[in-house]
This record gives sequence, C-alpha cells and structure tokens, in this order.
Amino acid sequence: MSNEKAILALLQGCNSLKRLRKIHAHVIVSGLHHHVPIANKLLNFCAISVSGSLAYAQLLFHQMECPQTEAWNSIIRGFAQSSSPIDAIVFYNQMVCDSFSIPDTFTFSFVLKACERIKAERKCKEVHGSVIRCGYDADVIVCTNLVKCYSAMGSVCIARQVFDKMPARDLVAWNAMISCFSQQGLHQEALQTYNQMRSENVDIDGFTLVGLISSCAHLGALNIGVQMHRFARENGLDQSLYVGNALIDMYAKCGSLDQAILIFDRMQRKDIFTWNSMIVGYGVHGRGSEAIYCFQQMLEARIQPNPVTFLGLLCGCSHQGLVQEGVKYFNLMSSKFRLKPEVKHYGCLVDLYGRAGKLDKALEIVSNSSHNDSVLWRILLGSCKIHKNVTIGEIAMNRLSELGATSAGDCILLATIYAGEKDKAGVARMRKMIKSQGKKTTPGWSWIEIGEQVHKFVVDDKSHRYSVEVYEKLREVIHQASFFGYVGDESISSLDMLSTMETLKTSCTYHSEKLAIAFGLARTADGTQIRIVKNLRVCRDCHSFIKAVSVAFNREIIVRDRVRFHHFKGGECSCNDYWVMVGRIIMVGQLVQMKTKDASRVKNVFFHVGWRKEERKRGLCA
DNA sequence: TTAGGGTTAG
Repeated sequence: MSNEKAILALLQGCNSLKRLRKIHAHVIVSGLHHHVPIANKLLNFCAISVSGSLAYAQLLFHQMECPQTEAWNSIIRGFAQSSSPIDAIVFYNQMVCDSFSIPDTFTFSFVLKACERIKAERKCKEVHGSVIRCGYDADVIVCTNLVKCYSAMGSVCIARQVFDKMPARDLVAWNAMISCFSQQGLHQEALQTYNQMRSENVDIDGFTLVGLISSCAHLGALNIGVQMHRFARENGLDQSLYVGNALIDMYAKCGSLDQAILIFDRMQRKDIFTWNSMIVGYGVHGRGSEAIYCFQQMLEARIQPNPVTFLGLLCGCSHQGLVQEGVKYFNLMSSKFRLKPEVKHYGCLVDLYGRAGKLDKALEIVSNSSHNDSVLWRILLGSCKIHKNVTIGEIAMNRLSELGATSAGDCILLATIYAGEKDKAGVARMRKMIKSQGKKTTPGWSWIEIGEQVHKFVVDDKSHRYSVEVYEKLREVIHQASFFGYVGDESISSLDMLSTMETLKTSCTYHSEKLAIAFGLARTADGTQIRIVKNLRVCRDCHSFIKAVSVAFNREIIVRDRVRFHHFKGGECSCNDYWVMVGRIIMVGQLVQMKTKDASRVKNVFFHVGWRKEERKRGLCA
C-alpha cells in the first residue's frame, strides 16, 4: 500500500484530536502536507468531528496553498455549526472575494445555516442572489435552507415565495414551510399548507405532525388535532417523543386536560418538554396542586427543571391561590436549581400576590425588582382593578407613564377603578389621556372550531359571513341566559359615566366570545362541548354570561383566554370566580334590588348560579 | 467526503 493510501486509511479510523496530531506530524515528516486529499481529510476531521478542533482546523486551512471548494466547505460548515457562526460568513466572504474556488450547493447550505443562526438578513438576501446567479435556485435542499433562513428572520412572505418557486418540493421542503408558519404564529396558514400538501398527494411524517399539532394547539382546533392524533396512531408515529410532547401540549391547550394526562402517562420516554408541557397544562388550567405533584415526580425522574417549568408551576399556584407554595417555588428556582428568575417569573409572582389581594407585597416586589419592566406594573394595575385599589393603581399608572409605556388598556383599567369609586374626575382624566395620546385598544377576538373550520369573531363583528344568524341567535341566548342569572355587567351601571368615552364605549353585549358562543350554539348538536379561544382576558360580564349559558343550554363551555382556562358547567366555572370575587358580591347586591319586583325569579337565579350561601344569608332559602 | 425539517414559555 502506498504511503498516501496508508495515511488516508489511518485518517478514516481516526477518533481523537491527539491521534490526528500524530498523523499530521507523520504527514509533515513524509512531505505529504500539500497532498490535497490528505490535507482535506485532516481539515474535515478537525472542522466537523465532535472530537476535532476548529482552532486546529483554521491552522490547517491557512497552511493550504490553494484551498479548493471542498476545503472551504469544511471550514464554513465547521463554523456554521459552532458557537461562532459569524466566522462561517467571514470565510464565505473570503472564498467569494479572494479565492478562485467557486461555491457549490454545499457551500450555500452551510453559509445559509450560519445566516439563520445569527439572523443575518442582509447576508441571507445576498447569498440568495448568488444562489440564483449560480443556477442553484432549483436545488431542493438549498431552497429549503432559504425557506428556513427567511423563516428565522420572520420574513414569511419571502420564505413562501421561495417555496412557491421551487420546481419540485419534497417532504422536507413542505415540513419546513409548515414549521415556518407554525413558528411565526401563522397557524391557519400552516393548516392551509397541510391541505395543499394533501391535495398534491404528499405523504406526511412525524415532522409534519409536530408542526401541525403545534398549530392546532395554538388555534384551539381540537377536532383537527384529534385527526392528527388518529393519523399518528395509525402510522405508528404516536410513539415518537416529539409527537407525544406536541400532543400533550395540544390536548392541554385545547381544554382536554384528561386526554393530555392519558398521553403523558403512556409515554415510554419523557424529556424536559414532556414534563414542562404537562406542568404548564396543569398551570393554565388552574390546577396548581397537580402541577406541584407533577414537578415532584419530574425531580424523582432526575429531570432538571428549566425556566419554563417554573412558569407553569407559578401560573398554577397563582390561579389556585396557593400563595405560600408559589413563593416557595419562586425562591427554590435560584436557591436550589440555580436558575435566575426572569421578568416573566417576577410577573407570575406579582400576579400571585396581586390576585390574592396582597397588593402591598405585590407593589414591594415590582418596586424592588431589577427588571424595570412595564409588564410588571401592568400586572399590578390589573390586580388593583380586581381589588379596586385606587392608591396603588395610581402608583402603577404613574410608573407606566414614566416608562412611556401606557396603553389604552391601562387607561381603561384605571378608569374602571375610578368608575367603581364614582370618581368622575378620574374617569375624565383617563378619557383625556386616551384621546390626547391617540391610544388604540387591542381589538378582542375569539376563535371557535366548527367541524374542521376555525371561525374568528371580533368585537361587534359584522364581517362574518353568518353575521345575521349570529346576532339573531345571540339575542335569543341573552334572553335565555337572563332567566338563569345573567343580568349584565354590574359595572355597566357604574360605568355609565364612561359611556361618553369613545374608546370605552364598546358595549359588552357583542364581545367576541359571545358572538362565538352564539354561533357555536347555533351550529353544534345539543349537549356537545363548546370551546372558545380568546386573545384577551374574559371580562366579568362575559364570565357571568357564559356561566348562565352553560346552565340555560346545558352545555359545557371551555374558554381559553390570554391567561388561563375557564371550564363552565352547570352555572359554575373552574376558576371558582377567583378573579371576580369582588364582582360577585356586587352582582348579588343588584339581584337583591330586583327582589322587590320578582322574588321568585331572584330565587331561581340564586339557585342556578349556585350561590346557596347568599340565598341563605338573604333569607331566600332554608 | 460534505447539506435541508420537529415539541414547552413569550
């Protein structure tokens, strides 16, 4: 065997840098360091292998007299997957400007990977131009890399254009496009792409499923999610860790926590995503105790928690009113698990205290937090609304103003607190602030899935194709609900003074969730569950309304709002009205005022909404 | 000799 062949064989079996150095020394002694295949092999090992060394690779590269494309590819690839992807771009620039070597499809794939990792948008576009000039714009792998790269920058339109122009798309390209939409929050587009994929008879695999299931989770599209689950089972993909994790999250986010638990229990292997999905699932359903139990099991399974774990735990504690436990886990984060709480964790802590009415403590935390973040003050302001605390509410608002972060939503929160105190001047100030600063409210919307179609309703929606039917049904539903305890928001009368405020004028009557529920009642079979996904928090009026509807129409209604889940059944809600405690008392007061007019109706109302204590207290029952 | 796709929070 020739010396060259012997060295190449040695390099083939090389598995450590130490051994490689010995081979390199032998290469130099043999005068073969300019032998191109040997030099390339040495470089490739150092640049790519886990036991290689990029520093050594650079040394070898610079010793090359005239590196060919293969050598450039090795060094660019090595840096693209390293902790310093920018160096991959530096080498690519050198290759293009200072060498005679021409980039090929591999070069473009590697440099695009580097662009994606550091979100180098301009460079990505420049490389895209070179791809076209070099005639590689029909290459399925390079184009898939471009789709991924543009997706990482959030340039979904360009990613879609690249995808659409591809002369042939394989499964990986379709999956990249679906993931792009899913990751950018364009979930309906992800599902539409899947439909297009199906119409072109492309088979799907586990990767496709994960993106689609994730989109179903965000949309609350349980019916489609169940179909995906069925497909996974029939094709043996439900054993995949990724698919299982996505399913747990989907079922939890679509309100079927029991199904999520079932999948979780059956998973053979569980990783941090599995545990977190379950803990977060318990958390957003307000089941703090179970989130804690799950967390303890996770530790027993020797899985180390991460910041997401604690968000789930804190969310559960906050919504179940487990103040002490929440504080304990917040402290454990840093003391035991060496995780530095982020602003979101502080947000949970402020919410935990604020929701429980411990506003002084919540204020102390926001004031002392190194995170001078408007989000924390906004959470505090929200708690002040629940507990009608003007003083701390004003402090929060002032801080928001100082931070230049006041929104129309904040003004409305404080205006509502003032209105509750009959403070007309305060309300007027908020009105002025909204008008003078031209602040806009976030329009509320709700989704409802009917069959395989997700319908979106916005507040006062007249654009939906079935608008006439929806409004007609809603009038009937409100009428029916009024026999079961729905009397309209207690704050409406006190907010009369707000009625002149243009931006606050929107009636609670046509909030998006009411329109979606009316549509759901009209379009689904008696007794079936109705599930709604909403972008904002459910307001107090809608909360009362849905409770009454659940009993009037004998429907289980599950609402996922911005913060948590509400399971309405038989006139009760799973949140136990934890966040509307103050509102409940006022509402009872209003009902008692009605008593003089129609005592039997008031009794009926109390019965159906389950306020037995109130009934007894007011002598309406034994 | 070298390439492309996946899940939790926000």
